[in-house]
Amino acid sequence: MRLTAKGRYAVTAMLDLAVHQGEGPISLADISERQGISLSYLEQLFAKLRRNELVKSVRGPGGGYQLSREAGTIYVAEIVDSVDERVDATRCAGRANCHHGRECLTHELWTDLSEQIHQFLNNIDLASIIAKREARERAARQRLQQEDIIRLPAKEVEA
Amino acid sequence: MRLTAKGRYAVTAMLDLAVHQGEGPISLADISERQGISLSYLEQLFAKLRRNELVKSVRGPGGGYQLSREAGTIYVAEIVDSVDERVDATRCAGRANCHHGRECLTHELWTDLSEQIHQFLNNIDLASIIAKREARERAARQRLQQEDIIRLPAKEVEA
DNA sequence: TAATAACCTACCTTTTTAGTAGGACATTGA
DNA sequence: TCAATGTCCTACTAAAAAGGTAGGTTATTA
Repeated sequence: MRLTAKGRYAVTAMLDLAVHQGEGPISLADISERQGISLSYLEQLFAKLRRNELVKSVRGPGGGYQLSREAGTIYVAEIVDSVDERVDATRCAGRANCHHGRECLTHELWTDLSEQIHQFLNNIDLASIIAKREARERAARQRLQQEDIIRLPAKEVEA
Repeated sequence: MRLTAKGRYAVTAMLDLAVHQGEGPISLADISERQGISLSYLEQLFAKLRRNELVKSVRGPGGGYQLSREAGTIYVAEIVDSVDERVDATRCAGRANCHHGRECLTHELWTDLSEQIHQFLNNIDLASIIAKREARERAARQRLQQEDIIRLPAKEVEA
């Protein structure tokens, strides 16, 4: 698993699409402006996202991109994997100084951990990221209201 | 949260120390050979790990590095943070085209997710990575034995 | 006092990141 | 039909990061 700025841009852009879901195709120019990512760079990222069938495109004026599936069925791991195509694998594989057994042990430990991280990110979908935030905001608003009520028992609570 | 080969090397090296815990100081030359990481590169990584007090060093012949704490109290997130010192933050912060509210939304969503990943990695300690693997190996061995018993009911089970 | 190994700094090569430039193609609306 | 708007595609490039070299100094041990 790799997790760089590239993956962050891709996830951010996909979240932008998810938030504006239902407003028709969203142009990359819009995302570029909203998220502060260069248009050409976005084009390159979306070429990969499209090849991996995470988004679908509409050409021509009024065109743009949309999620190809429900936000609730698109997982962060897919997005990151799409743009960050993995290459490396373990360095030692087939190396002379890396014998069977003990020597390789920690390499395998790392790949195990890497798999854990991947599974973790494969359980987080776009909709739940948005929902989690909304839930927290709601809670914060209520807490704030609660405090106002306690402090100003006779007054109306303001927005 | 960043997760690159650099962090992987650091975690791998720390796991190597954890596995060889109790055998006295481990030299970087040993780790270099076992894990296939260049000595000088390890030196640079360990300078950071030492500054972050994750390892302690012993100089001179027979010297090397040891974990500065129990493997069960050293978390993956600490290791990654030590070598990958974070810089970026959100790109938009303070940008003209990024107004309060809607525009910033997905940026914040990303930082939320980033925080989730960080917390996840902050719950995985070196000892548990090793333990998890041992448990799985034990299970695999038993499964194998089970099959042997079924297939060869009269024979002794071989290693 | 020689060997060992941490510790430190400067430098270098390669790869990746992020962005530019310049276009072709598809679609829409005037 | 044609101009505008957008995707789509390729090649190039500047800057940063990754990964590694080189050449030391210092502490410790046998």
